[in-house]
Amino acid sequence: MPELPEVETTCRGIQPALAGKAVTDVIVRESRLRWPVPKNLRKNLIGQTITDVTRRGKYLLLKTATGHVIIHLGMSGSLRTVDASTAPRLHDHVDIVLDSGTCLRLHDPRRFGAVLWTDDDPARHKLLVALGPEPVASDSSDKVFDGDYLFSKSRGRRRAVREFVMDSHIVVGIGNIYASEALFGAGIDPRRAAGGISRMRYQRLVVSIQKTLTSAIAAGGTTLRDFSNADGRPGYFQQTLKVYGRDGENCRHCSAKIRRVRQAGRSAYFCPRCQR
DNA sequence: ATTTTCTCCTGCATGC
DNA sequence: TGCATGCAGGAGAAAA
Repeated sequence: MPELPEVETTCRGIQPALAGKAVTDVIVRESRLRWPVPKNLRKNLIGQTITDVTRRGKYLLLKTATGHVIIHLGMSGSLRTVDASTAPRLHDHVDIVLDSGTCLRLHDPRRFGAVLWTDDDPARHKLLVALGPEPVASDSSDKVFDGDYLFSKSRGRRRAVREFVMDSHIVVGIGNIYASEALFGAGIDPRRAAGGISRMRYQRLVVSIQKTLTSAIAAGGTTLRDFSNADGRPGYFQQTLKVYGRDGENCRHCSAKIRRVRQAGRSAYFCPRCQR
């Protein structure tokens, strides 16, 4: 499942093959993704040169002179650059063919992903306009993400802290796996109300989130080569995870049994001794 | 206004 | 072996 590190890895991985190349064709084999692939995508994109490939949260943005393609990988999506003559596999839904002879191919079995087009500044797009700050700032102009920010945003909120940090309107890019991992790193019980957590503990949480994501991005970088082939989980997951998916196993820190609880329909994993 | 639930979908593990 | 069932999850939309 693409978490922020994988989206970042994808962004870096496809950038060299796309930047400066012109689009010669757009092939939509299956338009029923999360939202229908817009009918005008092909017309708008053909003939345009992709000038930049960037990321905002888990949204990938392909820039052209007349607009942007917005891509989200959902749960099961992956992007690969392949030779345009490569036969598509099952669930290869969209191709963006370039004048270099390669094509960007979206593979997405569960079809939770999206391919959209916007003429406007993508930052003003409905899906992006209300997004929270990036957890790991790429440059100093980004909105600030720190303990004070989370502390002030959380006042008066009763929802569980884990759901709070997974809300992309609070901060982008923290999925189910890294929410559990980061809370473990900060020693915070995922079930606690967001509004009841101290400023100091939020400062610890921010450090833990950044540490978790940064090392995952670094690990994503090391698996970059086979990432384009992989459509499952990358290798670094199993080795690095401290609590996620370890229900009933021993905590690596204190040996207590890791617990799993359902939260908003999803599983949260935590160590009842290390996390309070 | 905030929080919870529902929804989209396929693949895989489990159980009879 | 085959079928039904349940779970996994990002995040918007609808409901509460």
